[in-house]
Amino acid sequence: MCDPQSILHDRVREALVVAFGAEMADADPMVRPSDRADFQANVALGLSKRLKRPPRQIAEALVSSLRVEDVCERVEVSGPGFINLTLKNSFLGECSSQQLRDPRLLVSLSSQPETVVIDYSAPNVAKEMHVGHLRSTILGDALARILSSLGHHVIRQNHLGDWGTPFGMLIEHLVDLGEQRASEELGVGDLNKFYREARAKFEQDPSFADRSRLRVVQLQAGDEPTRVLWQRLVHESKRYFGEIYAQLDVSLTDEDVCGESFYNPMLADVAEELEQRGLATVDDGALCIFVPGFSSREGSALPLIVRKTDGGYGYAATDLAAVRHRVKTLGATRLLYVVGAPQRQHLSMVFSAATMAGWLCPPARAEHVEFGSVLGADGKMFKTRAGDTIKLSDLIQEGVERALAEVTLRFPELDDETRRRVARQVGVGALKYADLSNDRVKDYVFDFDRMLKFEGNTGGYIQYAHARCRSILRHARLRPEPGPIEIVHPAERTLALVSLRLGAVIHQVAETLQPHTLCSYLFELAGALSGFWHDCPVLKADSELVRDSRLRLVELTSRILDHGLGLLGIQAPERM
RNA sequence: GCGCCCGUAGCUCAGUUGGAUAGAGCAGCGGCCUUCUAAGCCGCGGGUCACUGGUUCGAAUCCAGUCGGGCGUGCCA
Repeated sequence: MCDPQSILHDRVREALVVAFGAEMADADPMVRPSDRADFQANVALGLSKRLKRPPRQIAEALVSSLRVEDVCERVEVSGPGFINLTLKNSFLGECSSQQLRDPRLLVSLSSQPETVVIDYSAPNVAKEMHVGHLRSTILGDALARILSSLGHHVIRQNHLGDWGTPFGMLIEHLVDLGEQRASEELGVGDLNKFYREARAKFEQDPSFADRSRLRVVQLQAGDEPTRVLWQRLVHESKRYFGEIYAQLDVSLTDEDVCGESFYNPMLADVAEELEQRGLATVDDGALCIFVPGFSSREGSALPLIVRKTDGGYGYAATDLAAVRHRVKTLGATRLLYVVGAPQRQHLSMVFSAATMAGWLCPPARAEHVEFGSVLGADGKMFKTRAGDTIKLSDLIQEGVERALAEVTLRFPELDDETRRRVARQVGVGALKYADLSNDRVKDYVFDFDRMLKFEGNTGGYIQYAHARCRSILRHARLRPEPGPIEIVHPAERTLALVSLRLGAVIHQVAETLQPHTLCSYLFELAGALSGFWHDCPVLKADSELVRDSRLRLVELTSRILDHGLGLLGIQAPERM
């Protein structure tokens, strides 16, 4: 392994021990990329109080104990006590060569692989997927790819909304339409129409409402004909969601579906266990858990309602059952919930309750991977002019169509099939990248024009950088033999330095669960590449030695871009 | 009322977990295509990091309060 930052980290720590004793081994050397040098170590400033010496003096003592002659060209103390570190070109070149030779691009596997359950997407049966599902689906899928790339055992869980009171009316509507008609309607993906019709009848026709309520009872009682009808609804919806996932290059399959109904048989047991432990008590007829620290509008304690007054189980029961199942049966130690920010309080209560019940205890822990809303250009929730939610399938279609227009304009000579394929990769990539490149905690403004412009921090810009690399490698005809990368030009330095940060960035994302850091990184890499194109001719380089070295750098960069986009669930076209 | 999240250039967003002079992209102005892809590159202008105080060598970042926006706040999921 030859990642300069971690090597310098280790060297500075060794110097700390030599200069100030073994008790300094726990201090973070704070080696960071710098604009004054390649890296800077900031540890001396923080140690000033602990060592009761001026930071500048500490830095100087540290530097005199620092053994980096083999890797650094220059080491200097600067300002109040920063240690600026500049790498030797030869060492940097050697690191880059190693990165190129390594199939993992110097991204180490996690030192503590664990089983991670990621709960994401979670659309509702017989309901259209909308922009809210977009964020959960795209974020969750990227995190799943990133964590499994580091060697974690990732279990995807699509917590489908396939149970609850609306299914009474949905089944009755299915009966009214006849299975044939219903299948057609659901099959073409017009789920909103189906749901709306059912809802309208439920509200206007009292006899239909009665039938619906009866149907819910039958469904919950396990009535076989009812169950068959319900299965029909679930099946058709799953087929439709599968099509959307395929269009989006989302890795979810039917195997990952574990809907609310799955936990149905466990709910009574969950309630009983909670009651036996004295955690849940009956209040106003409902079985409640009172988690300390939560209060209602009136100031009284806020309950987590496990079982409603009518005997039915609420979603808190399902969520608790899911925590128990994921820890005990699936063996997960990290539970991720890629769910919108408004669910924060609910999930926080569920996690606390599960902890109190003993179902969630170290090393197992749960994290709410919360995200903000998607807004329209007006800064309000992203909706159609009529105020309806926007169908995900329409969004994908428009993205691909807009991309196709661009690609057609740019490459009239490409054959139809290639053009359509590239347009799909670019359109879907733009959609996903726009979502992933924003800090998930904040709301973000959805804007087709901006995300498809391919200027700035967009998917298209990254894909374009990759395609240019591939183009040059194609033109080179002969692949360069494996060999050294010689760093001579400043633009090569920059490119190599950014390239070598890949591992640190991916591990950081695995920790913070913020994929936008990876996007920023790829954008920076693409920017470094631009500088390199500008200053460093590759195929027309002065010598064969330089040409081959630069070709290797181009190949390395293209692989990082491809891998990085891949981790985000975005394809990298060979040409565009 | 209470709780949580957010507030950075005209617009959309970063800011490596407290480090040096706060950065990109759009939009505006000015340069670059007989040169490996101009979907690109270079330069210029643009800031009281919502506000006030505090913590310390050092704050956009941490703490308290104020103002603004959003969300949540017992039987929908």
